[in-house]
Amino acid sequence: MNNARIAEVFDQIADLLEFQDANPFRVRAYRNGARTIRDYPEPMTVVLADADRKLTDIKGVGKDLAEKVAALCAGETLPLLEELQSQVPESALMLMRIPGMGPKKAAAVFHELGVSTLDQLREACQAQQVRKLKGFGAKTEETILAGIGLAETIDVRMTWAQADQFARSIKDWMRDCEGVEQLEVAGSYRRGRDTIGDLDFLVVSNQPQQVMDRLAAFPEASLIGRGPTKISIRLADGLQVDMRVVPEKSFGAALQYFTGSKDHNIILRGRAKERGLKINEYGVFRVEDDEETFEAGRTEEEVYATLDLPWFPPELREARREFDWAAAGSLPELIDVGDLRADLHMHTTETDGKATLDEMVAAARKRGLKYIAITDHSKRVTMARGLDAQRLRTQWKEIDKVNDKLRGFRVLKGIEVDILERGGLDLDDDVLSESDWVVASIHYGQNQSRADITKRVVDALANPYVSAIAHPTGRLINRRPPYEIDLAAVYDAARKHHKMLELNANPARLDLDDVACAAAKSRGIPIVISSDAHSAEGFGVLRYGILQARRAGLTKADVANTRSLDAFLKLVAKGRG
DNA sequence: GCCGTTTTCGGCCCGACTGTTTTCAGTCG
Repeated sequence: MNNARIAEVFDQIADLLEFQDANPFRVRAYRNGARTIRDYPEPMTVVLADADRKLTDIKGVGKDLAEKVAALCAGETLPLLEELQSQVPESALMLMRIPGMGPKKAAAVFHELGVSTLDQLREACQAQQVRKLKGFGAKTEETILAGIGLAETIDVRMTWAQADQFARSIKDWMRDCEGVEQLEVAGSYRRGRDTIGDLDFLVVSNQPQQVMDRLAAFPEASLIGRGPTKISIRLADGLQVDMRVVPEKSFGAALQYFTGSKDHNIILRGRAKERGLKINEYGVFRVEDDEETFEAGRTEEEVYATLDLPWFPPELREARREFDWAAAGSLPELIDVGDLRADLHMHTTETDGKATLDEMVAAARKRGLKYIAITDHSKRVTMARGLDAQRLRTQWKEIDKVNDKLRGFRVLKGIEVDILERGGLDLDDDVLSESDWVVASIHYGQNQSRADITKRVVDALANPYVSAIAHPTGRLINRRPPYEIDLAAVYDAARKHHKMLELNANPARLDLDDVACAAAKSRGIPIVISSDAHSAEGFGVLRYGILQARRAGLTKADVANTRSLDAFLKLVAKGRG
């Protein structure tokens, strides 16, 4: 039972409790616990096995949740979960995914109409049964009918890079609008999450109607709702866009509020209360005898300062460790894309890349990088025409020639060697020993058992010539889940052999993800942020990797490819023993 | 269900918008 599965169980309990209209704070306790455990850098089983530590020392895990974690880790079932499941069918939870349907309305159709699936609800709406219920009407019935289709498909969150395209086109669209004094994208986009559910725009203007008219006219968008200061639309492909218009003196408070995360904000408001303050999207107010006086709101710095807090980079606002860091005065100075001096995973036309060695070198130099590693595929990856020993050595001779001509730039002789299904590497040690840099990765046998996949990777890390594991979980966002792998065992092996782990910057990969990177960092394992570029433009993805690294709290020092070539090669040499 | 330099009970962030209502509950972020 790993942390992710425990978190899933707690989220499921929260869903079921919510459907039953349980105490909302109890629901939150389960969600909080789920999030805390999902983000926790060590497996719960490790904490349980340690006699000196208690689960209840983890903030958000009390006596009750601790017992449930222990039960789950012991392979037991939870009586509470079984009881809830016997009362609420799994399919009924889908009802709450319809926009506008919360726990109250879902429970009403379930109990009073016996509706427990989306299909049954569609029929009930078409038979005009729903509008007869108390609190429902014809309009609600229409909204539900329109929303059922969304509930069936809305599960997909787009990658940050995809959302970025929409954010840019909306920014362009709004640029011509008079009355827009300032415009920012807030929400999970600003926090740099790997996936984005909707876009939140914040505008400073004293002509809110005009601004909202402009957004409402966005091509092929439909209106979800609109009030005096807030508008929501849905773009043709389903993405929801919210916009809020605030006066200038509230801009910082509103930006802070709409950037979130929700959990970060809840903690903030709790702190405000302790100080006799109130925070909302309009500012920070001192509350005395029912009188509210404006204290701050123009900038985010101002808002945080009223709570004796530093400004937090948006990527850290996840209610993970940022408040502890602030209290200790040890907020990390996050890595920036300009800190990268190298890119250590890329392909050329020798295998499945679209650019030649020379073109990749030129593109890397243009970007300001100081060194790169060419890591084409090895022979097992037949689809990409992977390299055998002979072709690899030929490529390395070419690289020698290129290096002879270059000043102030170096190309490392590398390879992305496949970790074979049966274990072991796709090229022999005598070839690998002639390289400067080897990344190993899994392409085949992704459906193997957790034990098998973990062993393949751990064994690869033990090979003296392997310096790093590339895309260590193999996930492709919205297309393929991560393979079953015991990352804790991978961290142990990496630390033991002085190896590195990759954060693959491809926006659909981004593995190790933010949580895993933070866990690796806490064990002192250097991270390599790599583009996995297959073209000259491929280096552009590095910024997505940087966003995840920042979310993990990584500094320049935590990332190996921020180092000078000499320092980097020393790190590689350490792993080669 | 969690938490505590206002501790073991009584809190738990806060406001906009919609639809069904005549003053507000439910939902959302």
